[in-house]
Amino acid sequence: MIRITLPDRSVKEYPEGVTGLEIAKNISEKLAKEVYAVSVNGQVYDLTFPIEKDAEIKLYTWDDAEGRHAFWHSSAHLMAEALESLYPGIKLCIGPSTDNGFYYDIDPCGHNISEKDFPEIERKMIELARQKNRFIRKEVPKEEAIDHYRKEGNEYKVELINEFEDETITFYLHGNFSDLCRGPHLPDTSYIKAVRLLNIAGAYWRGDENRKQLTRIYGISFPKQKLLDRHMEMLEEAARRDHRRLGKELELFTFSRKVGSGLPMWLPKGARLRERLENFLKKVQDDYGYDPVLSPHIGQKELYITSGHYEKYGESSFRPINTPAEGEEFMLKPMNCPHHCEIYKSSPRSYKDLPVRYAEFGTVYRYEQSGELHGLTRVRGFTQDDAHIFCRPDQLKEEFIKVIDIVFIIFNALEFSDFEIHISLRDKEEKENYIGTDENWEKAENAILEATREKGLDAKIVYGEAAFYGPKLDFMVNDALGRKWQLGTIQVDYNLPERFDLEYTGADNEKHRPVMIHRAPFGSMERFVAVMIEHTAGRFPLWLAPEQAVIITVSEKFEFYAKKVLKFLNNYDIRALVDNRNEKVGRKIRDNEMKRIPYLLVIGEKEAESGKISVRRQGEGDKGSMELEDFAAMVTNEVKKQTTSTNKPIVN
RNA sequence: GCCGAUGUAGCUCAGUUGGUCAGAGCAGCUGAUUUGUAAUCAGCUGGCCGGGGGUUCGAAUCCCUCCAUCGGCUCCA
Repeated sequence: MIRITLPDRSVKEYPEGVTGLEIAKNISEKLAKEVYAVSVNGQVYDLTFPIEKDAEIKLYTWDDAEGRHAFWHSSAHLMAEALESLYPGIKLCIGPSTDNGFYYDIDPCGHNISEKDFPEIERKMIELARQKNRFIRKEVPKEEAIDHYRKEGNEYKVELINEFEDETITFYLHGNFSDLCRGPHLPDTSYIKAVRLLNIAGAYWRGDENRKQLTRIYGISFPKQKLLDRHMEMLEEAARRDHRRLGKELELFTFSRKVGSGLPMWLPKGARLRERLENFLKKVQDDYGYDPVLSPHIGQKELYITSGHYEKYGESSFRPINTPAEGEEFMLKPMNCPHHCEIYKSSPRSYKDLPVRYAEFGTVYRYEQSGELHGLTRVRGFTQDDAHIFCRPDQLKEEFIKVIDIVFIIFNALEFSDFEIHISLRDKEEKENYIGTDENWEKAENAILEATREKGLDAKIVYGEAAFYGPKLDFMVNDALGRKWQLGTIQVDYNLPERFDLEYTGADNEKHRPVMIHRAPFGSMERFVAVMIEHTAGRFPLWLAPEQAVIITVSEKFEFYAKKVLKFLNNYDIRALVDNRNEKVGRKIRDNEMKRIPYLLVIGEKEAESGKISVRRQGEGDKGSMELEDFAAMVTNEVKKQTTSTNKPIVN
């Protein structure tokens, strides 16, 4: 007998070779039906894996990522089986599960598979799933595995196996299908009850654009049809929140083919909204001792050669602009930091002057490949809420922490809670991608690690994500459709100060090199607003809403009173307008609700006589009548609460 | 940039195999109605069917080519 410890620390005895599935059955029949994988001493296995020794185990169901991964990974195999049967001769490449389903990359070898074929593939998958074929794990010597795929003519799998260190390769079989795979998998195919293929796209073999482009099919599957239905509803809701759609509906921004792709233009409502965000940050920056600077949109090529941007991105950026007579070469500025370095150099600096904090809402232009452009989140011209802090090495950590505080002031004010923090370090295997000495990189990376530790941030270290001149602390959020976007970023940089030969005179009367922090709490105004739109589904907090109130007249007869109310609200800086269209009240309420106006003020005979207003809060319905003064006070307070940052720092 | 899909009024979309196929709803305009908490009624105006080229007696529809958008891949200072 062996002793099995469950997550609740309870211990049970089972015969040697007991499986996860048997343990689940022993606990309850219901659990046995819902469990998909098991971990034994931290390692995830098939439910049919025999456990030979005392172990700690955990059973995974749909509610666990591990359970879903096993489910989806098995679904990927099922899809591959369906594809092989429908399109004989295709070659399988790789087919993993993801956090959101699964995909399989295949070389179609002449077959033409398109979305139109999805229903047929789905049908086939369900048909195969119902055969209830068991997933069987099989270990094969490396040579035999290579031989198998050589015979099959699948050079992709041969390449994969050749790179494995292990001498034994595992396969999973079910029915007549077999695939190179580590597992784990479901006990059998019948668990998969509902399948939906989502999209089809090209994907390079091993993510290398110089290699063959394969066909990737994405799908998702569920143990119940109901769960699939719910998932599809969720995707529809996400599509409704899509900032590209809402941006158009709410008249926030627009694109023009004639102006050029990837070049957003802000409509009045969007521009005002962006201004509010900018002013909010400016206020915070004033509190934190930042000084504004302004720099031009272009700079000499030489500037970017000095900064290193030219060497790194010159080839793939917008072509330089030449002056006709002198032949000078200018580049559209892709970053504000080189300009800010030159501003720093404009006068000699003493250690007493530091830190110097230069802030600018700087508009930059970057060439993005056409296939990359995406609404406001990936554009060719955008405005960074940029600032550069030049400080002494002994001030670095404190300054870095203050920047983290600013990021949180903003996230708090905007009720952003769903974000991840990445510590983006360099990939030491590929040092050629970065400038600067190992020593400086070590210092910069340690500064970030220390600061995040000190702030107790839950951050994930990601290697290879650093900027070419320094490591970063990045704040990432998910959009409505689950795509990840980088918002705020804080970067430590020892390299640009060196390249620009920045100096300050120390207490010892010697020249010293300052350290630089690059930071942008919003990241880019465009991307931030996009994420705001999706995050709030267009229902902005009151202080940001383009219109805070719309006055709805019960009939055109009450326009005189509506104008009076409007004037009153305007005196309190409440953004309001009058809807005096020749429509019924119900219609006006509906239209303005759809425009996501926070407060609707209905006025008719009663209100005109009593000098009150009837207040309706968005999404909450009728709130009854109110005195004008009370409403104004309520709105003013709400705005104040949203925009007041509680922890004001004392600077220098 | 690569793979695939899409492109018809301001918006959302119909338009079977090429031949009254240039349509609908919403928006807009005009009029009637003067309205009490999520769509009042009627009429009218909107389109070089993304651009260019071709096939054909005839193209929104078929072919080529640009452009843009969408979903991915690669990239992202």
